[in-house]
Amino acid sequence: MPKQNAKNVTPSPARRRELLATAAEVFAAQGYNATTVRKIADEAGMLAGSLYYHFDSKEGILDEILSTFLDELWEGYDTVLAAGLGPRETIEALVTESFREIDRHRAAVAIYQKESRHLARQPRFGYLAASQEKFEKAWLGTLERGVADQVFRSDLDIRLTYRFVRDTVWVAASWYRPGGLHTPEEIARQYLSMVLDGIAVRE
Amino acid sequence: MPKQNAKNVTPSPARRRELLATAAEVFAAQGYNATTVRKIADEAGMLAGSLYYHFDSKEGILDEILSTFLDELWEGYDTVLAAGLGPRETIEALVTESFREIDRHRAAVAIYQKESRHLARQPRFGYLAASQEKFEKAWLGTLERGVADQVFRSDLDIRLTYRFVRDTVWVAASWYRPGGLHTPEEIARQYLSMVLDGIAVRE
Amino acid sequence: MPKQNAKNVTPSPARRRELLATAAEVFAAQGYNATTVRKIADEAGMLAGSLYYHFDSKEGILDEILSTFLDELWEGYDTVLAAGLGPRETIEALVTESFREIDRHRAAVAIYQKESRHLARQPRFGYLAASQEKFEKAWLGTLERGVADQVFRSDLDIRLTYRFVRDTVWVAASWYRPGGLHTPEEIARQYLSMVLDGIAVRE
Amino acid sequence: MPKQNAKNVTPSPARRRELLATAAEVFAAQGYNATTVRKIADEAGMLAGSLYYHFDSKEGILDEILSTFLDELWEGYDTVLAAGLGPRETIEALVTESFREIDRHRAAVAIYQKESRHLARQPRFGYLAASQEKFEKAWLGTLERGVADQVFRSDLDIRLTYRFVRDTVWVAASWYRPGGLHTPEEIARQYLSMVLDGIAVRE
DNA sequence: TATGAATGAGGGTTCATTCAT
DNA sequence: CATGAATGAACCCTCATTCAT
Repeated sequence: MPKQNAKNVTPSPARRRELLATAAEVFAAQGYNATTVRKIADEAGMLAGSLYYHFDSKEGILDEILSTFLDELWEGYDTVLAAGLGPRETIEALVTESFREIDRHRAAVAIYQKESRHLARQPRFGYLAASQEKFEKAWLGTLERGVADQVFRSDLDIRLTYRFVRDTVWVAASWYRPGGLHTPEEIARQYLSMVLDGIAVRE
Repeated sequence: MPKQNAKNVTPSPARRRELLATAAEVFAAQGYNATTVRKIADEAGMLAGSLYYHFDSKEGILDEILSTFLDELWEGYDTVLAAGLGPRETIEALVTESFREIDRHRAAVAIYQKESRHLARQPRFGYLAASQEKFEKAWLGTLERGVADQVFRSDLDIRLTYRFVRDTVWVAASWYRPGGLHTPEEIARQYLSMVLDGIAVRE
Repeated sequence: MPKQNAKNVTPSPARRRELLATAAEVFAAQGYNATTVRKIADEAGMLAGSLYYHFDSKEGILDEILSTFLDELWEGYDTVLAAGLGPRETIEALVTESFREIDRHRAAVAIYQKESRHLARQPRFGYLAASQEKFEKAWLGTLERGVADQVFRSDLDIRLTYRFVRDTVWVAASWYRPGGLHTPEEIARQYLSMVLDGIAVRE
Repeated sequence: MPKQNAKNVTPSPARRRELLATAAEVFAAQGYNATTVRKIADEAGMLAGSLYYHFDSKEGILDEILSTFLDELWEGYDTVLAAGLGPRETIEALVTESFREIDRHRAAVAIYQKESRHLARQPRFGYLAASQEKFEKAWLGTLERGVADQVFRSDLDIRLTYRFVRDTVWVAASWYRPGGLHTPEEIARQYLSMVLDGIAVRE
């Protein structure tokens, strides 16, 4: 029986994931800067120094949390975007996928919301800016296609609409609690209903 | 004879306001925790220690920024709420007023968005939680009234709708730049159009 | 009466020099790595954090100690080298100048001896390597000139001789105590006598 | 039956010697304090913790390196001193022996040069001070005997001469590379020629 | 023998804050 | 009003060391 993991690629990824989840939770609750490395360690039942056996630095932890989340997000998004759906269906699928990601990575999303803007300035987090751009291209493109196809209204400023939809979806991470009343899909359904048809009663 | 001995009742409220504006700008750009008192002082052309002639503490500066903003916000809101408008008109007025506040207090709003949640836990910032509650009561009440009056759709989860509208409006502070293409009123109009009627083309 | 120092070029260079002298003394006694910043502060009668008002970092302190020393050393050396003396007189002048520098910068020289080798690898301390090279050129050149002029023996490996003379001089910093029995000039005289004429009695 | 329970009496002295050599090399290159136990382990192809199977502590490693070196050094020196040679011949033999030791224990000598002064203060390394004293007695005594016998010059400060000769020899460890152009014996010959007869041409 | 994971003391550094001038 | 200098607590991180496996 051959040894697996001949090289110590990453020793015990399970423990690593646990610690990342713990850290993400604390970062999300208190903010990255306000979180001490000791607080994370406390929460994980170890001493502050012990974290450095698993990670390079506090920033490294943050990095791994965010990049892991973005990787998974884009996996989902890319699948949707490659499916060749119409603009409305694409928006629906993207929104639904987004709420699913919020469900799975609530803490990471909350951190992303709060910190990505000023983080993106640092070279290490350059991928945040890159992702942001790709994100914009995907959503904005779909909206434009929808306007061209006369599926979406043409009397609205499209960039405003983009920001509106984008923010609407992601801010949800700030109040969403997994295991609550609504499934991600149910929330997506209601959000889409509001965004697409409005909250006013039709005459 | 005006009182003189009370601490930090500076004879020059103008300079004070300048400093607060500077601080707010930096807090908004970098986050409260990531902002050093020295950075603020630099921006104001003085040394860190000198700030303490004007203010008690860094937290005191934050406090004054947020409470000033909230005071002005509620002045506007209270006027709207006291006007006896119908639910739809009330929502329209609140949204418009909100964008006006974002226009005037962009930095304060951005800070509020990022920091209010964990700040509200501290006694000193108890008024944030109080304001939040009052805020919710005003919006939620209006929405409920609208559903009862059959002005707003009844098939939506009303708390979800509340969050949706609330977030939609305030997140704008994260990208809004005063003096841009759109006036606050124009942005309000478009936002209201989306929220009320949706972005999909009606058949 | 005009203000002096319109800009804060370097606030209070006197205090700075004091602190540098204190730090140099501790570095020399305990080694750079074994010296804690707290120890330096203790010696200076302040708290560790206070040092950072005057200096960027521990490494910055070391840097300033070494570069200040080397600057002054080269001032002296360059004067000697520009004087157009014969090889023997040049060697005599360089050795004398060296002992004078040891007298004035004993701590810095001791630090230099112990740390320069591994420090020179870091970019920040690249000037150490540069100085080393210039140093070698000056001494080796003078020795070669002396051999050509038949002032120095030609039967010796000249690089070995260079190292011999160089080390002979500088190691003195490890035991030299200013204010001891011998003046730098007297030590220089004896060293030169040994190096030039040897310790054996002539027949 | 060999003793077994004594701590760290490893059954494989070969491995032990290897590890000591590795450690000595790193200590010499980076300085004792700047060397981490992990760096040594890396170099030896093991993990930091594993070193503690072989040694008590980092200090223990250093101790063993230095004491082993000194033991061997004194074996050689004692032989020379017991041979009943004249002062000049004794100096010649000691210098030659010293260069042989540098050849065999270059790293240990380099460490000794850099660290012995502040190490000697600790009780554990008391033998460094003792050795130093014995060393001084041997050299200084020989020099004095030489002056009395009119073999060495009497117009020089004898302690200065001692330091001069001592340092001259040992600093060589800082640049000596085994397997270079010169054998230890050849270097000794040239050094002796310089020290005894000087580098100046005789008239 | 060696590893993986953790400990805990301490080190360099930052920063809000103070205060005499 | 503002500066220069210092305080002191806290923070991130390092590293020698331990120990169960």
